[in-house]
Amino acid sequence: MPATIRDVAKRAGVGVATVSRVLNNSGLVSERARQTVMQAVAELNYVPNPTARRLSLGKTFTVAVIVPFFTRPSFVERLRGIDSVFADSRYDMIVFNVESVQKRDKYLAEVPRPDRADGVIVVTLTPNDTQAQAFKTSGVPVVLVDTHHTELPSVMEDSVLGGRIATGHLIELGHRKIAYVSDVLDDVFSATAASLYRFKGYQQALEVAGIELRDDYLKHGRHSRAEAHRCALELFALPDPPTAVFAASDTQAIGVMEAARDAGLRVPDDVSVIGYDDLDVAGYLELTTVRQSLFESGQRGAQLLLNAIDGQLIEPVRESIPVELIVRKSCRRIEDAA
Amino acid sequence: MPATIRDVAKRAGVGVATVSRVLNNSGLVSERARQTVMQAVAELNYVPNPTARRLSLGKTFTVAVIVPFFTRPSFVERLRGIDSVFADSRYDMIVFNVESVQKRDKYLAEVPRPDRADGVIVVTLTPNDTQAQAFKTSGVPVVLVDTHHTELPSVMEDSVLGGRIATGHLIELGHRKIAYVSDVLDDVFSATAASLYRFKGYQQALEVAGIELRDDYLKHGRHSRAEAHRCALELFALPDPPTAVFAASDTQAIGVMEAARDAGLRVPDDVSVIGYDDLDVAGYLELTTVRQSLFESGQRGAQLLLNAIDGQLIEPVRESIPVELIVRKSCRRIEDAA
DNA sequence: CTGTTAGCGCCTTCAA
DNA sequence: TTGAAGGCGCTAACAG
Repeated sequence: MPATIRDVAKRAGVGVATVSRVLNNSGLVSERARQTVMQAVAELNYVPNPTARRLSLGKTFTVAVIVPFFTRPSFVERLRGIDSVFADSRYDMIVFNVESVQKRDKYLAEVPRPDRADGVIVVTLTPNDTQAQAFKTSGVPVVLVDTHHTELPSVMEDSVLGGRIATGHLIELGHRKIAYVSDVLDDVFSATAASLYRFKGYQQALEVAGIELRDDYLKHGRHSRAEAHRCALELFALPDPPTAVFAASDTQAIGVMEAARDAGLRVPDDVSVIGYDDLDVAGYLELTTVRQSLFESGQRGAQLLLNAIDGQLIEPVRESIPVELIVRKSCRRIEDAA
Repeated sequence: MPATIRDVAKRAGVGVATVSRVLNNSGLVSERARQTVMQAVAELNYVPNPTARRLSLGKTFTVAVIVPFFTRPSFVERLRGIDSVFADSRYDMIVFNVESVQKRDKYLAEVPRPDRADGVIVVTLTPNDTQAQAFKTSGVPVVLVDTHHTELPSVMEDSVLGGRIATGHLIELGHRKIAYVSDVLDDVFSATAASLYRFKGYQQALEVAGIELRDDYLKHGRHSRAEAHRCALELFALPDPPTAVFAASDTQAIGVMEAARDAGLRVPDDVSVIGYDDLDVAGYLELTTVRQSLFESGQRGAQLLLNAIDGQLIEPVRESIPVELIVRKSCRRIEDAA
């Protein structure tokens, strides 16, 4: 239905090549020709057919983003960062939402093809070596966000540091019985690299302070308020319960606070809680947390990808985004009860 | 780099048409030919070039979703519903995130073109008559979600009913001084149809109960916790402050509760608060609210669009999704203080 | 049943 | 400077 380049050429009384040249600013065109063409373009309200361009140019002008549970606040914020970069580029962004292992493997295998996308961003999901290898031979650049692989470029918040900061804060406040509630660390989804790193930070902080790691203070469940709630309830029922809980995300921290309430414990008087992400509600809840630059990390990943598409780099650079402690009122100093 | 249909044809010792036929299950093909082709396809790991198919077929196999602030929880949930339908279809979904009036008009004008998308879903944004007309002549089906226009098919939760239910609940509890905090109702964004409908419901409920509408009980601001917080503070500072507040969304309700806290008011003892959406946190906050079937509404809109693409209907059907009152603890019965 | 061929709309040599 | 023509990879007549 829309006009084609031929219609424009005819109307302007020139060849299609000339039309193409003025539209793409390629080749030399006489001012007169340019005028006539622009005129015809305007009159016909002509816009080049994107599909035809793609086929002719051998590019898709599309980037793919593969992301698990794009429903979670933290992923949405990263997506927004990614989108902010592509929205002003000539690339369309198409999002592949992964909610099952099948979908994950399907997308990871089928999406990175030169005729499907010019580049792909994989969020949170950690590819295995075979997949990583396939990416490299596919010919389409892949950038990892919120996860990492030695063979691929990636950008990731410094979760080890974040875990250390959160735990360290609790220790400084005098806590020595500190529990950690997080996602399952060895899940089949390979979507918990960050939780694992935060756990490392937790371990490090404990070790530096000479505090022994206690298995009964480690609880894992699927990522949700409800599961964290369950984990925390178990913690509070322990004969020697923790005085503080570090949750791997704000969503989980809310579950922990809920459990505290159910157990008749006040936060922070009876138990301190620290989260991770600094979601919008965290402010209202007065939750102390670790803020990640979610938006920026997405943005940075997208820029890296754009560079790679332009042939800049294919090296597996690894970028780190800083984190920041946000102190509010969910943690309290305690006397050394040792 | 990937193999083409010609490579497959050559390897299988047949013509390209035959390959196309077996791949698309079109036309008759001998069992023997089919076998050989499948074999070659497997060996070459052949996948048809999507761009070439699109050009040849004159379809984009793409649907566009134009949505404002896809960062808001309620939009994300709707998107998930939409995605759930398209993920299992042969359509790629591309999301256009609108965060400015310019972007809104740009997308609304440029996206609904037959060579860009086979269908488009517009979420929340209300097109004006000119735009609606353009949609109809564009040749690409458009479905509205969470908004409405007489010329276009749409699916929308029954917000008038929701507003009536929320307000009615408060009235039943004995409240007569009920304020309404919402988005700006006449914003340039045309993204607040729902808030307006909820307001209508609010008015109706008041009228039925013989309660006079008070202008000083109506506060509007941009959609955010902070703005709602500001609005509520003004409300609580009134000489004759309301005993209950109906917020147009949970996010805004949280702002109201925050303001109550800052003003030294307890919820629900000193003031009742009711929200809208039933976000995940609402449970933790014990916020009474109106639940919308966000996911379902997105899903339904996507199905409608799929039907339209298949040439089913172009009529401006208007579908309504039910809403439900979720009673928790943020509202309390009061004695008639009249 | 099957191969050949003409487009789909655009970009880009190649001559002129 | 410019137009004609080939080609991107695939589908769909059209002949056989």
